[in-house]
Amino acid sequence: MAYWLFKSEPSSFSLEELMARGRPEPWSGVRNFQARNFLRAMEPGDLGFFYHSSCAQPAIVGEVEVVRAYYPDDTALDPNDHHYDPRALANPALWSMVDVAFRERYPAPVTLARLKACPALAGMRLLARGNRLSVLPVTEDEWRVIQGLARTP
DNA sequence: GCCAACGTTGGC
DNA sequence: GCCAACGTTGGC
Repeated sequence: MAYWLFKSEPSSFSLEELMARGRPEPWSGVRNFQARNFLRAMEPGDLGFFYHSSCAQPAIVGEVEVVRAYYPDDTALDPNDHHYDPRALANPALWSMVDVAFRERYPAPVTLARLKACPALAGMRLLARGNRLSVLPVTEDEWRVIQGLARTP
């Protein structure tokens, strides 16, 4: 049982959209090897924060659950897909994705500013200098601290 | 729009 | 294998 953070620009895919779908969705389009390896380490039952980036108020907005372990990301094979990668033609399993299900939308987002202001989260990878990975591990302590913040707006 | 940080690419 | 150039990410 592990914890993760999934980053997405709400203009392309938001937690609200996942919630509205009413079923699990593939987390596709990851084209960074470090992030891909995190996807490969995920197991069904793992939990994740859903983080909105590159928007007016960057924040953790809720939680998802990993419901399917990794399998090949076939969007890499689609020339019309924004994340098309011709290298995958010779190696269809080059990129991976998992399925995530909506779990919870927080009544109030836990903003990046609030995360930064929390001393217990000083070591969080999301807050590390120059972090750009779209999928990140979260420690159990961080998970609990952030859930606490979500409950006390 | 700006800029810092980082990954990737490609010449050598 | 080195490293400069380039593209992307993401906060502000």
